[in-house]
Amino acid sequence: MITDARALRPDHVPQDLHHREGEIDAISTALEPALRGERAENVCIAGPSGAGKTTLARYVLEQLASEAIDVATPYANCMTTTSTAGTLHQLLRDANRGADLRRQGTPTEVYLDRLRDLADRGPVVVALDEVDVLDDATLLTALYELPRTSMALITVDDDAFFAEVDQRVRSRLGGAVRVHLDAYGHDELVDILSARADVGLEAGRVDAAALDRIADLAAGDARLAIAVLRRAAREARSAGRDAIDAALVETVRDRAQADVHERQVATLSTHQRLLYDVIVEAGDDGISAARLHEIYEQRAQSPKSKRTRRTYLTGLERYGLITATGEGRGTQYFPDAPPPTAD
DNA sequence: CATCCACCGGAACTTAGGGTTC
DNA sequence: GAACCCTAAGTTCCGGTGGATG
Repeated sequence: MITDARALRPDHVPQDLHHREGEIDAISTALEPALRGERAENVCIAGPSGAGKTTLARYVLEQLASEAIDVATPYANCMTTTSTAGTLHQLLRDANRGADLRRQGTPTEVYLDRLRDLADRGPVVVALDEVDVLDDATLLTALYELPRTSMALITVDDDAFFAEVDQRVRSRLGGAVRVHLDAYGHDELVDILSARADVGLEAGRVDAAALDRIADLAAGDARLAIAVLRRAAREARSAGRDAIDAALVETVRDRAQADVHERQVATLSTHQRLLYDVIVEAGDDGISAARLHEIYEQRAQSPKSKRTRRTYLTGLERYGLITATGEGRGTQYFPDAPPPTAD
């Protein structure tokens, strides 16, 4: 059934990226100076989740790195470590220049020096995923001031992002080449899925109706679509079935949705998890801030301060795990798409 | 309708855990 | 090994806001 499991993984970057030819072109052109050893232009990729922003960025940067040996293209996701130092750490690890640096306590300047050394060898294009959650946008100014270094910024809403950063950052990065991705259409998703199936599965194991059904329920979100295909393939394998059909897709859709969710929940700290669980238990009716704090205090052995909880809660909101509505005392917390089944 | 105060979130500060230097 | 760096994470303090309450 499964011939190449990598092709079904959510972070897989395929050999060919379908339906993004125009965008690939625009970004490649902006990065072209790097091929001549010069500083590339800055790029900003925007679009809804599941539109393939990260995949597109990685694809183009890999292509660039393969065309020019001396170009470095380190990647960091600002969501996993929102601090300046944490982001720099990720970048250096990715460039294989940070193995000896501690994760905690390294001065920012040390990281920047390393990047400067990297830029001595050749142009650097730094990819910053989910830049909007960065604690301190002055990191962007610092990166901008490095020689031969440019940035590929990835965010959901570029206008909101540039409106929020301070004047200095805006004047330096406002001129970045902007690329907007729309959510994939139904037929585009079917294409993407069948391309993944061609690489990852034995020939003829998925019928057209199944792909059609997956594309329907993913509603433009490629990440979810691939998660469903992956679940279906694993289910078919373990059940000893030789094909994936629409009915099988139906049976795994909830679990696939939970998979996507689970990836986020797994990254939560103990106390974040505690708060999240209380909100999930409250269900679709939501829970008031007062009640949430009350239950949390009962359960936590050594409860964090209210201020810290609020920081955790905004984190949960950012991950798309909960939604907060209302202001002040009227604040209510709701779980987002709670996992319908556990397996 | 006026007042209250629970709540959010910015800023400054504290604590903890590490490294470096002499 | 003492004095001095660094950053992350959490806490304290506080101002603004708008539902709750009488």
